[in-house]
Order: sequence, then structure tokens, then C-alpha cells
Amino acid sequence: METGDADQRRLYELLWGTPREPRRGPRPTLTLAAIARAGITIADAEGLDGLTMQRVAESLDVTKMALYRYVPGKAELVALMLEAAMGEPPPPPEGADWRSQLDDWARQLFDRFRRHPWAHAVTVGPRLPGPNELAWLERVVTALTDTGLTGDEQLDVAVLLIGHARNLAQHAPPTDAPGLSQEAGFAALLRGREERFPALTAALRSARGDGDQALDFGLARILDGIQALITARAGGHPVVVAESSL
Amino acid sequence: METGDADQRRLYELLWGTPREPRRGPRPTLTLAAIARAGITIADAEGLDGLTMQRVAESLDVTKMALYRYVPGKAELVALMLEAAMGEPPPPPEGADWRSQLDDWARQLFDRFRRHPWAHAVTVGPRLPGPNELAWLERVVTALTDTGLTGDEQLDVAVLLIGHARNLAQHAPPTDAPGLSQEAGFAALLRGREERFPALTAALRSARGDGDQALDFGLARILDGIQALITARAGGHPVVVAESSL
DNA sequence: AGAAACTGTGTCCAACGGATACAGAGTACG
DNA sequence: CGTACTCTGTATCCGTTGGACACAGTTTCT
Repeated sequence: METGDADQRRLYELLWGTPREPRRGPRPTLTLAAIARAGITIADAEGLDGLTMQRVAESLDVTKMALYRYVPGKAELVALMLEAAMGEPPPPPEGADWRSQLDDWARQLFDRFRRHPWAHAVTVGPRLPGPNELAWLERVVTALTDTGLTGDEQLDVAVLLIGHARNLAQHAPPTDAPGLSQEAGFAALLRGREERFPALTAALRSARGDGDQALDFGLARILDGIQALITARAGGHPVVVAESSL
Repeated sequence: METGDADQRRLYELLWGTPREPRRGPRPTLTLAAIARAGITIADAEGLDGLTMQRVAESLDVTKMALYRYVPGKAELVALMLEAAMGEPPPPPEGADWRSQLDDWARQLFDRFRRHPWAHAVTVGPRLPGPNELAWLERVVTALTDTGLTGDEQLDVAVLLIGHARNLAQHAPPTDAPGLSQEAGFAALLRGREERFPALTAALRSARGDGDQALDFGLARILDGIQALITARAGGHPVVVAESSL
């Protein structure tokens, strides 16, 4: 599972290089895209633990070892799956201000992460990003180009938004909702311990627990904070929170 | 690796129940705390992949199977490790306003996550929280009790802050800094692709890449956003961003 | 003193990721 | 047109992993 140096170079070729066309020998029966798609289907349904080279091979009607002709190892397969699952970022809406652009962008990213729960675990720690991943990043920075923020700050905004979208996709169930199992389990856990966690108990008493409520709340706060900085930087008027937030 | 229902109940006892004292048979040579500590040491040094029942047992001078007398399986061991690694939350500073309380809280949490890089991967998806984990949550809600925010919003703030702290702990190297390998690799990747990612290239040109810079930036934005909401909710004056942010 | 309960150990197994050697298929070159 | 070369998919094998299970030794209660 440990990715070696040669595998790393190989992964770079797979992610960024042009698909090389061999001239001799039998034609390959598989495609990188098909393999990644098969892996995504399995991981979506059964999680990363259910993702096995064997299962991927079975779903493609090949032997397990055939996959190693295309991919150096499981880690690299997962990296390709991530790149394919994220896909290209949605095109920027013309004429929208930075705020609505980032709002839309974050929700789209949230959606991708929610559709592929395994993507969260895969994106921990430093790794080699693919073209799609960088394209997503590019879009954020582009939206912030004329806001007066420095390059560092633009990147920090990206990190902040990515973190929020990714984090909340994990809290929300993928797409079919088993309901408020999270909040329900929480409430059950607190029962009989009210004096130990008084504030939590009180807070949870009024919890509606809408699925996307936490996403909306955090996103609004983050964008408010960014807007305050941009406005102050421009020497303009202080920020007034929109009425809808009240 | 898949946690069954019986194991789940057992884990609840281990996390929340009182340590049961058997009356007959030989005295146990190990302690849950000692096992968790050993696991933490290994995982801190070599990551989750390096964490093996075998290695944990070796470091305690016992056989691998001896561990299963204390812990149902590896998943539960990791859960106990997480609870021990997080520890109790720091005591709330007396007389501090909600903002400085949350700021301090988030930095402390960030520090715990940075000290134990494996904690990130362990906290993906729904799980059974331990007493310490809930105590951390309780502190946030307590700090926000008199701010006019609803229970939902208080919890959403917690989710937002936890996500940010956890997310940035992953970007920053644990403690010994191999430097700006993240930004360096980024720049190398962009070389020759400037026309494809123009905004990213421009943004990265001015990147200092301080370790905690992104943490500070995001935290300031988030707290600004929360403050804007609280102030507006109270019908007070709009938020003015502090001079230090300019 | 015996029985009961609990501990740690030794042995065994299935599943996993991966290495390696090989046989067939297809292409380029004489 | 045949032969050599190259690439493909397969079969077999191995080390490591998490975990089941039965057993023997130890301590305590009756």
C-alpha cells in the first residue's frame, strides 16, 4: 500500500501525461477510464473497504493481475478514481460576482464529495493532484482575482471552502437519507447525562437537523467573513449581514 | 475491519462504561489506557498503515491475541486511541468573550490534530463519540450560550470550527517541518502549464506559505462571519474588521 | 479442596496486495 | 511471407494482515 518513488512517477504519467499508444502486441481490452469507473462504482456502493483489486477485476471480467498492467497499485488506482470522480469543475457563470461564484462552486464541490463518500478519506494528507483537481482550484482563484486579496489569501480562501464542503459532505448521508441518525444517536447518548453536558443538551433540544442546514450556515458565515475583509481592504463601508440570515 | 453490532455495544461500554473489575481469574497484565497509549505512539510515528495488532502487542510484550481480551477489534482500538489522543478539552479561560474563547479552542484542537495526523482519517463518517469528544463540543456550545444564536446554529458553529481545525492540521506537517514541500511541489507542477492555470500561477507567485497562516486566515474569516451574525441578530452596529486583518 | 471464571498463548484460516514467470496475440522487419 | 520482438492477460505463489478457536495456567469464590 506504501507508494514508492517509481510508482509516484508512474502516477504522474497516468494523471498528467498523454495516454501512450503501444505499437506492438495485442490490443488492451481495458481502459484507464473504465477501470476507474468500475472502482468508483464499487467504492460508492461499499466504501473503500469494499474496494478490492479482486472485485474491480471481477466487475470488468478480467483477472486481478490484469489490472496491474494499467495501474501500479491500489493507491494509484484510488488516485485515478478520485480524479475521475471529481471531474471537471462546472463552468463559471458569466457576470456573477465573486460571492455567488464561490457559493455555487462550494455547493458543487459539496455535491461531488457527497456522491462519493470515500473521496474524503482519500484526500487526507499531501498527494499529487490531477488536472481536474487543479482546475477546481483555478476557478476559485479566478473568481477572487479582482477583489484585492493577495495570492496567499486567495489560496487560503480555497483551502477554507474546500475544507468546509468536504467536511459537511461527510456529515450528510450520501443521497438516500436514513434520516437524522446522527442527531438521534446524539440525543440518545446525552440522555441521562444532562448535567454533564448541559449546554449540548439545551442546544440539541431545538435541533431540526436539516441535511444541508449546516452547509448553508457555514458557507454563509465564511463568505460573510471574506466579504468583510474585502470591503475593509477596499476602504468601503462595513459589512451588513443580509436580512435572510436573521 | 467491519464493525459489527455486538462490537458496537462493546465499544460503548469501553468508552462510556465504568471499567469493570472482574473478581476471579488472573489479574490482567494490561490496561486499556496502556494499550491505547501504545497504539497512539505507533500511529504517531508510522501512521495508520504502520499500526498493526502485532506491533502494538510487541511494544507491550504480549502476544497479538492477548489484545483481543481487552478490545473487540482494531476499529475499536482506534476509537479508543482517538478518545485518548484528544484528551479532555482545555479549561475555559475565565471572563473571556465568546470570540477569544472559540479562537483559543480552535487552536487547541488544531494542535491535537496536528500532533496525531492519523486522527483525521479516523474521524471520517459517523461514529460513536467518546466523553472527551463530547466535552470538546460542550465547550463550544457553552461559549455561545448567551450570544443569541439558536441551538442549531451553535452546533453548526462547532461543526464549522472543527472542520477548519481538522482540515488545516492535515495540510501542515506534524511538528518537524520538511518545509514547503506542498507549495514547492505545487509550483513545480504548474511550471509549463501557466497558460492552463493562469490565476493559480499568479496567486502562487506571491505565496509565503507560512505554516499557520492558512489557519489564522480561515479562523479570522469564520469568526468575523459569526460576529457579523451575532451583531446583526442583536440589532447592533455592523461589523468592522479589525485593523490587524488589513 | 474443588469448581468456576478469567487470563495469555499457540495454532489455524481467509482475504488482501503484490511479485514473478509464462503462454498467446499482434506487429514490424528481414 | 516468415520470424523475431513486444505487449497482453493469466496462473501460481508469497508475506502480511485481522481475527476465530481451543487450550492450559492462574486466581477466587463456595
